[in-house]
Amino acid sequence: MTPLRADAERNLRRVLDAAAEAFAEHGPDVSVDEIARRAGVGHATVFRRFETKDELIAAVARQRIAALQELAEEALAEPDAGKGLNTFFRAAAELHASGRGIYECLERCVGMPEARELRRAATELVRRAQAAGAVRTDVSAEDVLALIGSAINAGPRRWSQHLTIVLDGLRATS
Amino acid sequence: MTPLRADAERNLRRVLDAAAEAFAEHGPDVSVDEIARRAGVGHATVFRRFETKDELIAAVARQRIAALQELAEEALAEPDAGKGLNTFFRAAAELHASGRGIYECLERCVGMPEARELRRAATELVRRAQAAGAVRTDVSAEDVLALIGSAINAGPRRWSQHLTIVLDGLRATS
DNA sequence: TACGAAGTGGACTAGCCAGTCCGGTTCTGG
DNA sequence: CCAGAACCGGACTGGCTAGTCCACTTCGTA
Repeated sequence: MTPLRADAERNLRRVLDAAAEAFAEHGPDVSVDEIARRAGVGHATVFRRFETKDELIAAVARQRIAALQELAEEALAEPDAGKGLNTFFRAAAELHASGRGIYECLERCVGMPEARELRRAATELVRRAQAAGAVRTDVSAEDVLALIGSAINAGPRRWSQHLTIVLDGLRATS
Repeated sequence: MTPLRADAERNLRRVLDAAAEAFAEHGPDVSVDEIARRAGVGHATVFRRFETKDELIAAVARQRIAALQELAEEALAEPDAGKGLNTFFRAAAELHASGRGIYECLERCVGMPEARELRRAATELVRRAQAAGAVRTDVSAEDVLALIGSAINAGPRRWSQHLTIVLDGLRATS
């Protein structure tokens, strides 16, 4: 694939930025027209770079997944597993809070290899926290991820407290 | 308003049942055509009883709210406040698990007087549990409701455990 | 049973959205 | 600076959905 022309490159960036912003605000159901409008571009231009709207959603989701993957790697490098788990999810929550619509985009991309890779890393993070005694062992890693994921879904200035509470619940051995 | 003719009454029931079922399965975005098809009725018949689709959604939501309200009243009658809270949310979760699409319908109806009344009852339930020492007091009732609400959103055979964990977290005083 | 009111549903409208096409514009390499 | 390839976006298509209309059917009553 030959490199894009300078103007095409510029427009591609604008489209991706506009899409990320629009999806964050309104979820994956915003119209392509709205995204093109924000990007200052005709909507045909969007479809030239992305064959379908789903591919655009996937592209935006991939950006977010890459960021999360990096955070997960960092957390895995942390020697204290409990601390690593906490750090990762707090950072993820901060990303999440900056526009919850992206989450719905991610949900549509659970099958992507990148997403599965991220899931693998997150699962490992939980497994290590359990081995270190920071998380009760009578729940599956999947359950832990689901629980934390939903705590993170709280309002913009609530997720921190909610996360704390859920992590407390996960530490308890009732 | 004069009473409905027998056939109209029958069709109204069918429409409401079909709508509740369809909304539960697919959320409030299922088409009116699909609902009419399930009810074995032309879609114009739906619009004769409900001026807009939103009114149909509201009608279904009201049924669910009424059921929850009844559960809340029962829980408020329970002398042990912590137990009442637990019982109410377990029952609510069971309702919820039988079709999560209804939840999205409820979200669109938070402004309805019935919904506010239910919210009032649920808030009181939390307040009493806090007064009885069953729930930590450093979180608002609204936070508690949001937290439990998201725990309930877990998969069909997970919510029970998730609810337990969140309630553990809410009991802890970290 | 017969008649009018109430009810019905297929066909229609209007608006929105993803995706396509093509005549005109802009970039880039020689 | 010029030729032509790459790119652009307004206009178009087709499909889907909420909501309307009206010729026909069904129900309740006297």
